[in-house]
Amino acid sequence: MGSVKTRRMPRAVREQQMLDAAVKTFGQRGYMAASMDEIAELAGVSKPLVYLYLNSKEDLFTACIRREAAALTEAVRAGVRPGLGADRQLWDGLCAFFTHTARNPDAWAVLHLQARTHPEPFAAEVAAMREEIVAFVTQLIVAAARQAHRDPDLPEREVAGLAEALVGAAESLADWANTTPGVSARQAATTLMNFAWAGLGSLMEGRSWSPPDHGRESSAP
Amino acid sequence: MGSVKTRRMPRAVREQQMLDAAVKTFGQRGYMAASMDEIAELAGVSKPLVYLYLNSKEDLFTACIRREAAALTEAVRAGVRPGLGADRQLWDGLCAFFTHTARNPDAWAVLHLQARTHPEPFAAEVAAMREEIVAFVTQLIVAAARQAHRDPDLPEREVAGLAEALVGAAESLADWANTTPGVSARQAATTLMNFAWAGLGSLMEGRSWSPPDHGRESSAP
Amino acid sequence: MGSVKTRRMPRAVREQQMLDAAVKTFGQRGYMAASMDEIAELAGVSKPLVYLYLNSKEDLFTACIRREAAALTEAVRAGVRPGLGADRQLWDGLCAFFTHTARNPDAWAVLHLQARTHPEPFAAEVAAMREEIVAFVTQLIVAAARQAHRDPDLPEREVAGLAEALVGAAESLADWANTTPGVSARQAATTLMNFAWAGLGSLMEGRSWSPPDHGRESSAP
Amino acid sequence: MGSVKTRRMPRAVREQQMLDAAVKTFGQRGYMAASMDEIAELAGVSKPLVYLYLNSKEDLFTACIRREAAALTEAVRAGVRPGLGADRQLWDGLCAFFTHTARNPDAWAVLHLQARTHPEPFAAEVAAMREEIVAFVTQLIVAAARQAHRDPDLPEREVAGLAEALVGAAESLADWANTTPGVSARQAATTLMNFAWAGLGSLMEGRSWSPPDHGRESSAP
DNA sequence: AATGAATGAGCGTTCATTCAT
DNA sequence: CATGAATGAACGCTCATTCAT
Repeated sequence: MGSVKTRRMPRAVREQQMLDAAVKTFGQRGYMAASMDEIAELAGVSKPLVYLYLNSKEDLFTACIRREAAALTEAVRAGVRPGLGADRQLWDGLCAFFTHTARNPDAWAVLHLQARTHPEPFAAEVAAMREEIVAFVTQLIVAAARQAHRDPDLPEREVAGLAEALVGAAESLADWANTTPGVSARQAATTLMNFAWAGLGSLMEGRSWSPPDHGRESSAP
Repeated sequence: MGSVKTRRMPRAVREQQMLDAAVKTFGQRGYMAASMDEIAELAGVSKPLVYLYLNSKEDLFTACIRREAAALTEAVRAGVRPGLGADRQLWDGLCAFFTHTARNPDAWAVLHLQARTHPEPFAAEVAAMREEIVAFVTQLIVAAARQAHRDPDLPEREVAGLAEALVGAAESLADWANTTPGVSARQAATTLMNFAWAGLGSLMEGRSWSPPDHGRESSAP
Repeated sequence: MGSVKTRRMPRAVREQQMLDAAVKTFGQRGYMAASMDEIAELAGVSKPLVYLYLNSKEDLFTACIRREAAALTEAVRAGVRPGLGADRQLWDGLCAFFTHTARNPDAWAVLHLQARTHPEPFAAEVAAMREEIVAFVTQLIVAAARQAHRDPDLPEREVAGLAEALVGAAESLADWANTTPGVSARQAATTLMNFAWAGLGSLMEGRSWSPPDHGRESSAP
Repeated sequence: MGSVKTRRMPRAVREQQMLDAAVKTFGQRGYMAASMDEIAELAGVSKPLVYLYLNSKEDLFTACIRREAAALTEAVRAGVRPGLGADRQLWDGLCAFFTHTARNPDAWAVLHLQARTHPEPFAAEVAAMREEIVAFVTQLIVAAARQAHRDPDLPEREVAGLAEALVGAAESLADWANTTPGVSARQAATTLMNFAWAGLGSLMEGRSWSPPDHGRESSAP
């Protein structure tokens, strides 16, 4: 499919072709199960050329992670307009996120599934991206707390946990939306906003849920 | 550790040793990167014995998934007392969940990370467990809605999305709690309850977040 | 099938059961492809018992060859009555041979196919049997020559070649009769007698076929 | 022998080297006992190259069978000149056959011994060749019958049995000639012609050997 | 700019064989 | 008399990687 043998292409183009093939293969097979043969064939080049341009399998996978992480964060960043309110920014970011992951399922599989299974050199790459997103969300939460005329006296770790939960829910919903047919990016974003925003809001108004210490019974929500 | 060469053990015991070693190795290396040699050595037996008792690498991994999935669901089930309120059940379940994942990080890695990267024979195994948990959470949400004297007129898909988001947040917090030093299971559970319970509550009271259609501005939480 | 677990049998019986299973397995799978596990299971005993009674796979195979070679030669010997004429003796021997190979196809496969593919320790065993049969046939040919009032001035090597050809034709016809449905032992024997006897006869009357030396044309038979 | 490490050969050449080594190894060890390591080493290449060119052990063996079967049938075909009489054609074919098997003993072992011990994928290959030869011989027999001004009223199965016997005798004599020192191809062919031709001739003149039904005595040849 | 030819190292799997009971 | 438990050694096959052109 599309394997029209067009030789003698400039290096930058060839590299992108290789990365495309690699992302597809890594995303579907996983890092270990993907073979350089398959990637080279899918890219329409010979194996030595892959090694000439991207030094090793490890470097190739790292390049995939970097490219796709940049593309994802860029997509989210481009979807958010800075002037608007915190909830609107969060909504826009989530829409961009779900749209991008839906359009690039292999890339999302690389970032979310495959890269995390091999901690040594790869998880650090994707962790950087994730932390960037978590920081962005954290800042939104803090901004929302300010917007609610409340001192952001939420302890830092608590905010970190909330952001982690929010991002985790988003990741899980991305998989869910990709797997379940007929779930659009907007629907996924709506679900998450409904789930999270009120909780965050009441949290900021001081109405936090308290754990039942020593066998106390808790009330309904 | 404890690799005293104690020969001639009954089969059932040896099998558990092998599964222990396999869970550890699979959880840390991933399915493909884990070698049967390493597993056998860690189990303190020779490779042929592993093949004699657990027919193949695939079967071994499946056995790991099954055992750990059963252990996790059993731990959650044992932590929940049926008579109590929905929020208390959810809290207890989350505590049990975070406690179990914290005590069995390799098992959690197998279930959450490794099993999902090889869809063909394994994802189905873990998907069954996940659906069981999602169903449990869904039932809690519906129960909470009833408890709030509200007709559970939430559309089915909406509830499914909420449960997915909740479980995803829990999974993500489990990783976070395992990685971040000093975060206890109770703290993770508290964070998630804070994050989710109010949101669910306001949702049930009809105050749902509405997406900004065509450029409408939304309000602060 | 027939695996009624009858423990504690006398050694001689067990050995025969093992040899039965071994002949069947070796005959169908070949020496290398047959596994001791399969043989032990088919014999209804545990593997160590096989090693206790028949020391190794090699010895087991040798024992199979010996038993079946003896059975075959005994069957042929029993079919031949010494007082009769040479052609009748040959006919009776062939009938006995084809009958035995048809009734014991696995044994025949062991002797004719499997044992010959591994020259080092096994071919010698079966070669002994074969030479015994070739000698018997040779003696018949010589007797027939005497019976025809001819001096057996056939050179020794020529007689050896004839016997070899006759035995080879018989072996090939045994396979053919086993494979082709509806070919009885008598039919195979008749075919071979028709094929060979007249040739031998005219040979002894001095009418031998002469090779076309240096481009000479030969006549029709 | 000749194991000068000459690297970088074109694929076609390497493939023939590999097939040479494989035929030798398979012919001497048998299919199961031959190891790919040994074949690769004998071919002077590394194992992966063998797998790159000839996909598997099974395919390699099949390729050996095909090449050697084609070579053998071609040698026989090339030795027979169509215009001559049936006996001359048979003689020429036998000479070519015995010459080829004597010059390529390993190839003959592959075809005659090794390929027949593993029926599932291999026997069909060699059976095709054998049937081709049997058909050729059958046609010669029928032609000879016509040449003798006799209606070929031999029943079809009878002719098939005769051809089978003739081919079997030839195969056996090939082994015998290969094993016994000082037996030339012409001598083997002469022996077989003497053995078979007169028998066929008298058969066609209606003088067929009749089996002794119910204890009748038979006469000398 | 690009490739055909080639390999060292390792993995999943199997098997004949033994030990302790 | 008989076996459950266990292994050293090897085999078929694959893969990331390089060299020579």
